[in-house]
Amino acid sequence: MALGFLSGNAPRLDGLIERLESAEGLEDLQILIEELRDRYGVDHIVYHWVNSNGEQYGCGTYDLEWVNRYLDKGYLRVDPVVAGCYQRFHPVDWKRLDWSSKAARALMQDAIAYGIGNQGYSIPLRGPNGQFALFSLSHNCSDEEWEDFTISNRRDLILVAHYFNQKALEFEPGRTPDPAQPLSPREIEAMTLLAVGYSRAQAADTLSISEHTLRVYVESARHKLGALNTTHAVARALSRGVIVV
Amino acid sequence: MALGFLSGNAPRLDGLIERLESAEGLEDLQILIEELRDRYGVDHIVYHWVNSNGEQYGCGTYDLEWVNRYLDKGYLRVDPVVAGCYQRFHPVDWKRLDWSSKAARALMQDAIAYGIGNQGYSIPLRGPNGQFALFSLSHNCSDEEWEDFTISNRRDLILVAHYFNQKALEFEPGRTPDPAQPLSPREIEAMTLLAVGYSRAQAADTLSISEHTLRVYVESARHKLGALNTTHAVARALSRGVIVV
DNA sequence: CGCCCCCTCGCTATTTCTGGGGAGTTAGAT
DNA sequence: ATCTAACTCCCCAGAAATAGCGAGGGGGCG
Repeated sequence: MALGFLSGNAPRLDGLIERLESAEGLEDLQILIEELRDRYGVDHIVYHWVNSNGEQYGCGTYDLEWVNRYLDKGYLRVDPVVAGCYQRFHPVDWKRLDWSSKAARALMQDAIAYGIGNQGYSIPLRGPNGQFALFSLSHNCSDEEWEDFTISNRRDLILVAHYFNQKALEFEPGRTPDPAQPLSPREIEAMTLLAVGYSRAQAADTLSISEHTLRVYVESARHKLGALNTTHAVARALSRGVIVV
Repeated sequence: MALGFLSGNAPRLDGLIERLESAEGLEDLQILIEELRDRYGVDHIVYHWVNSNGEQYGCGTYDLEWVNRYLDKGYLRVDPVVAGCYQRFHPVDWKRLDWSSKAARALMQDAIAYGIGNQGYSIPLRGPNGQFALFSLSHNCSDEEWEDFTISNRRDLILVAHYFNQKALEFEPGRTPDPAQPLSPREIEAMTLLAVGYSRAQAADTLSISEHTLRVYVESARHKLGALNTTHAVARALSRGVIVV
């Protein structure tokens, strides 16, 4: 119940971050997150990868019962923490989010009933290919105590969250970007124009070439990217960072 | 030429981060970035918001001449730093990127000629709605010195980069396009299927709905995203992180 | 209760894209 | 010196996407 570290008394995290850097699996992260919770003296710390399609990846100190309830009830789509962090870059205190909707208030009541705590602080994390994750701390205490705690520890928390996400990305399979055949400059130009909404005719005009020539580029790029159609090719080019929009 | 701070001798950045937090405009960031460069004793530090359309937003210590040359020559589309960071979450040493293409090597030669330095370290930054930025340091020194420098300062750099991006997002709210009308679940499913190469008919079949209904979703998503056609809509949805492929 | 958004379906006409075919020049690489 | 790869141009027919008009049921919120 007592926050271990208030202002001017922040724990040294050096050793912990080093161990975080050398973690080799989700189990290590689980151990570290529990240790981190104890060091900070908060009720819960959770890292979770947020996927629109429900599958979860992460670790933390919430009861499994609560996690399952959260998923079953579809709270992910309602949670102001998720929605708010999705629109933000900087960490945010849960109090500052929009709890006005009925579903959100129901979620909060439910969470408190399950011992999550009345206070919370979440750090949004974003990786390549639209990856999105949250690193959250929650606790039961007064507003003043919580503010004191978050203000004095936010920088360390940003760093810890960053390293957690780095490890999660590292452990997650299927993120291996296949060695893509490089696109030629013209192909890149063509794909970029299509990605910003130009039709083939407009793109050809912009590049001062015939539409047929443009088409050759697009087709060539499509084959190089192993794409089934133009839209697919643009999507692949974007997520591989071949083009930037 | 001499790196001010090698291992075990990192500068204290507390005061600087506090001033960063209270910065009120790009001018303040420019002053801070120059001070940061001097504290670290590196040749250059640059923060820049990356988008394809040439307009740039950011601050740093590069010569204006080099910045203009970079833009004129279209180096943005060739730069392995940009491409590499786009696919990564963690900071990266420029040496570890793929410089095999001719255009990339030409860029590197050119950069060295313009005094950028032979070493570099970049931190990818991602905000809401697919915002993407880089925080980079460059210097002229040996591989060993640079590795020593980056290893001992990487955590501070991650934090500083984070705060720079936070401020940039704060100063340029208009950059984050439209309060992003959220797509409905079905719209997201439809767009995702198109992004992975399905035709309308296939996507409709996959979702077990009529092709017409699918078309309604796509049109609706297109309007919400302010896109000119399906390809454009998929590109926007991807770069804003609305869908993930 | 009314409003708005989400989900579902139908029809028609026009424009655009896709996927085959072939062909010439230039520049860089083997 | 040869060869590959990039760049440029052309025709055609079928498939797909776009734009416009509709309709009705369900759920949440004020």
